[in-house]
Amino acid sequence: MNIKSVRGMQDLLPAQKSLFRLIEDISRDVLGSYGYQEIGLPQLEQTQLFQRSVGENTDIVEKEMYTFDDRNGESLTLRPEGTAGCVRFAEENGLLFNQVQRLFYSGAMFRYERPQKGRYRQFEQIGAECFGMAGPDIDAELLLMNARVWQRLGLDGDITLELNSLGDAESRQRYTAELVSYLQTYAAELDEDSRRRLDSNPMRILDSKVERTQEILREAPNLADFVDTESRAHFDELCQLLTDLGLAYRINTSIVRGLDYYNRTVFEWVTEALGAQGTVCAGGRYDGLVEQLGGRPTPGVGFAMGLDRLALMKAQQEAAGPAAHIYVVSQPGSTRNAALQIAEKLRGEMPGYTVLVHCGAGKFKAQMKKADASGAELALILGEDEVAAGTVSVKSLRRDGSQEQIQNESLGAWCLAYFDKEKNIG
RNA sequence: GUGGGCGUAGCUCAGUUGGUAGAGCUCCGGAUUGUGAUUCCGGCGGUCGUGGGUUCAAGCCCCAUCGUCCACCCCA
Repeated sequence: MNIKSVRGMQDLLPAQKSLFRLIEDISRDVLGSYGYQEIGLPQLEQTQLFQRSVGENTDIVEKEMYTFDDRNGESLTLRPEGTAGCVRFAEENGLLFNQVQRLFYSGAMFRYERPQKGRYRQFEQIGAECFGMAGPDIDAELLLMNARVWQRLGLDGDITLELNSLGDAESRQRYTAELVSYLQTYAAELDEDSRRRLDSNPMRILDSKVERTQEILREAPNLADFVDTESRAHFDELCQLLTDLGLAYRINTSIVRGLDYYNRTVFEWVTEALGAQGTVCAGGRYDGLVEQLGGRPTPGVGFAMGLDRLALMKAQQEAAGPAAHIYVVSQPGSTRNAALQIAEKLRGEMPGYTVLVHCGAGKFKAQMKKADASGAELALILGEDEVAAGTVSVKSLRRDGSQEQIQNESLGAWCLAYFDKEKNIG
């Protein structure tokens, strides 16, 4: 076949898909336990929504959006992130007036970037947004919730929290002006990217990895000195809360986030395990965004976690587990029929267990080999003798290789008892 | 968008100074009857990413293109 998948789009094999499922299930469970409610957001929005929220001069809007005109000539964009759409959703559905909301959503985002490990043009996120709460307590709760997800996933040892505060819009403006005037005196020595950003997005220069640029930045004005006193207090209180609650963090003043709507608290959960794409979850506060999009002033905080990257971490940690519990071996053409019937009956009696019936040709030897490879605990053998006697031969593949004949009627109960015993041993 | 590495059986890879391809694993079959994970034997399986070019001859050289990986960039 000469038709291939589109660049940057991923095919998920069963082993990968099951990791995504695991991460989603755990996240839903944890977020639910904090009172977050799931909503469904469209993948397509008006282009304006992102231009006005994410920021005209950000890379996302400038060169990474999948934007096109529909048949009516309206400019639409496949969402490159979730927050803007969620704000639009909340406002449009009347969820913001005099209310407090804890919402979450999951699904695909699209950005036209150069694909790399942990970076795809279509990627899966779970995002959460809180509206109507201005204090640091909700910030802390959000981070605690993240930490609980990592812990449930068994990834908490490899993910660390980095925190910063951007201050309010005004302090940001003052700081940006100072930063630009300082850097302008060194303009000739800056790398090309940084020079370009002097006009477009000066704060991002702080993130530069170019050595000379970093040297120049060492003497540059410090964002923390410009943060207004209220924001300062907000941040101090958040840090105190996290300390009291036992959540470890590192303050990293170079975290500025690439989207324009952030203010005050910003954070990233990062890992060393994935190379250059080390941010596994990130977010922050965006108290001005709702108003900016035309709503009443409403504070907001949120985050997005990248499922693709978490799945990558999880995949490195362990190979996919066994698929089947029971494998049914039978004679094609003679006892296959009985095998299918017994499997049906078992699935009714043993919800949650996987019963795999060997289909197609194959001698008993070959079928037993498949049974072993399937990871099943038990092989059920249905030959002509068993069918004639109304029994099934049950062989334990993992424990001792013992085998016994069980009456059809008591098979379900026998298997359940077997797995119960297994659980107690293991 | 920029720079670099890679692209040979389903998978992991080898392939010497250019002479039209090999190993391990997997899969299938066999080593006495209806029974797996060890061992032994045999077998299936490749337009050497794709398209051009150089050459008597290219998996090996050149160009282009696509994909992938790494870094930059960006970000989840």
